Amino acid sequence: MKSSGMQIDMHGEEGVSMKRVHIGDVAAHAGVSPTTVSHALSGRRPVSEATRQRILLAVDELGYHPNLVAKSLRIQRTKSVGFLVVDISNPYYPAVVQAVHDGLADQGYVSLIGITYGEAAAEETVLREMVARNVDGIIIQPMSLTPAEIRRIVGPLPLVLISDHEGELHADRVQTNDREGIAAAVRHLNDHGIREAGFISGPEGRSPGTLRLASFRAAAHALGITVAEEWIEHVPFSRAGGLEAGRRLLALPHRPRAIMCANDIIAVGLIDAAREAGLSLPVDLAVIGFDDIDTANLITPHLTTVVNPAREVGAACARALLRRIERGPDGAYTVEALPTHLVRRDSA
Amino acid sequence: MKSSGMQIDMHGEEGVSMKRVHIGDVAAHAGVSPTTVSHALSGRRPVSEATRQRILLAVDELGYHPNLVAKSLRIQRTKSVGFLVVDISNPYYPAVVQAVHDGLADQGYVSLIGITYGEAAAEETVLREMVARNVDGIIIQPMSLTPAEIRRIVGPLPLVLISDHEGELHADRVQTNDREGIAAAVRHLNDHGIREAGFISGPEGRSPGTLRLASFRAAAHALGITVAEEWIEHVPFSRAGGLEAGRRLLALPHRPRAIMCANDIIAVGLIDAAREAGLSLPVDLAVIGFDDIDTANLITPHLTTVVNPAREVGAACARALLRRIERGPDGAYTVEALPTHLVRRDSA
DNA sequence: CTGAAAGCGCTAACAG
DNA sequence: CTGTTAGCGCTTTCAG
Repeated sequence: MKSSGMQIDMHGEEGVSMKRVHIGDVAAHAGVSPTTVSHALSGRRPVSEATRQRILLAVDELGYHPNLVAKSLRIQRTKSVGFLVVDISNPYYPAVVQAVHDGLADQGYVSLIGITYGEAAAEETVLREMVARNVDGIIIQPMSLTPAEIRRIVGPLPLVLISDHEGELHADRVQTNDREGIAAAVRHLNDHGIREAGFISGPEGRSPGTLRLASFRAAAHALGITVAEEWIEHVPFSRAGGLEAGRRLLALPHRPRAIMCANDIIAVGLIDAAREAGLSLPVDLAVIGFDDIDTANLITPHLTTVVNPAREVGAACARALLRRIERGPDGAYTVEALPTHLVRRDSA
Repeated sequence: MKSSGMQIDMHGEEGVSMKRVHIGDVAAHAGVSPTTVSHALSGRRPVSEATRQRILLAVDELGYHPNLVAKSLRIQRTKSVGFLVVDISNPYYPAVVQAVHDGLADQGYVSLIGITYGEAAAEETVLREMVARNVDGIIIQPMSLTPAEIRRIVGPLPLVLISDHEGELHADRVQTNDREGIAAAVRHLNDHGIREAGFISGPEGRSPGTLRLASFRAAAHALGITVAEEWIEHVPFSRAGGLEAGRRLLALPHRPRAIMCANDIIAVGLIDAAREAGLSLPVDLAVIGFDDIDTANLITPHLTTVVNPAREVGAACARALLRRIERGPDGAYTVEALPTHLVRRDSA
């Protein structure tokens, strides 16, 4: 694994066996002090053009790249952010991740990714991990922890919550106006003469499913659509969860004409169950999802669903976090609400 | 934003406004030296049970969490790894990401994620970024850079390549035996009496598409199946790419009876094109994908495809990287090859 | 325009 | 069993 047999240090290609070069090496090579190298590179203090050139040359010859860990310790900023995602196997999230990543990478930030699976314990340990690593900010969609608990863990750190808010904010927020999309969905059902509808929600507790269910109930109530208690299910946000709930619901002696799901993945499971039961959609059963994942228009029947603007959510999170990092902890917390809307396809 | 009005430092709940507590604070509080605190916490040197208890208490009371940046600078390890993913919007990758993340998080590593979009410039800058941040290792699926170029950039760092190898290894590798899955796919076509087949590959160059195309050609040749040059397309790994290539292929005066695609996303685009052209699958056209993304069995017709074991790939990468981190740079490079196989569904 | 020295928060010799 | 000291690699006073 040796390359060329040059006799002394710091020559030739930067090979596998070379030691990492430090600012002191560059300084020595250019015949100046580390201080001057630092300033030549940062531009935070004037340096004579001649020495600047010598330094740049040395940097190049030696292949110097500053050690960001040392820099971070010194300047007390890491140019990194923690992004806690619930479940990356749900196609909704990668879209958010990508948008967050792109928005942050532009500004030189790197993303530390944590997966929480919506569990309180994981949320807490990952948050602490991020804090311990001195990230400059954190983005999280809380599924178990309350905003207050999260704020207590992260201290004064810039924090963006992907979450609807009830009561105190505790952090900047990005949220989607799920209610309007769901109201449109219920109106759509009503327009088709459907008077009885069920809902498959996510796990009980503080998941977005709970709020979506509430919105659904309210919209149905407003239109006089019946939502029997036995038509409500709580399952994990997974295809398996949707299948399981779907089986139960469809086996009911009196089952609803339509079922809305708290997300598309659950809806896919429900469609599996409908197929098992030999039902044909949307005639025997109308199904509406939530999120509009990329594949929603690939499945059969094409899924009627509420568009949850993943990329916009991610971009808004990135913007909000950068703003907070720049402005410091003292300004008032902001809330950005993104619209949702129904897209009519073939399942309802 | 102030909470309770306690008169002096380090009391009460750890609130938003509290300064971060350092090892020295704990030491003072417990009446010992920082060294002892460090050792009490790490266990790397015996500490009397009495002082240990006092320290633990102090840690608890003050809410001490060590500053990992400072620790990293000192011990020269960050317990972080860089994971460079090509395109997280392709559902194949999140599955890999998740497996990598889980395999690494278990051992206390955090993942810095970079998205390269397969571009050489992005690959290089992200790699340098990771190196500058002193990650303990890097996992990358190279799309533009050669293994040698990557090795030159990362120096002696533990490195795992998701990539088939031709010639020198330059790093530990995880690869999939695409050839066997593709051979099975071609046999499947042959069994159905198909004698003419095309292939939609990824971008020209060093993408996995190129190797898959070569395997396809070889397998077809072995069975006497015709693969005309005009039936070969190179497009981006996207649904749009598949659609575009599909339109061209299906508009040909003499088009093939079957088309295999370098990945499932392209196949989805091809199916879009087939639908546009009013063809019914698999009778008028047989389509085979590659990857078996989660949604492959959701689309209509259910996609016949080659299973690319995303989770196993991710898990293998994590294992290989951890092994290399532990064993140091000197052992021989390893190659782990994972099998692929055909799953027959409805599109071919 | 440039350098010396201090210090970010931690760990690990080296002493006792 | 415990403490003192040095130093990871960088930036930034402070002093020329």
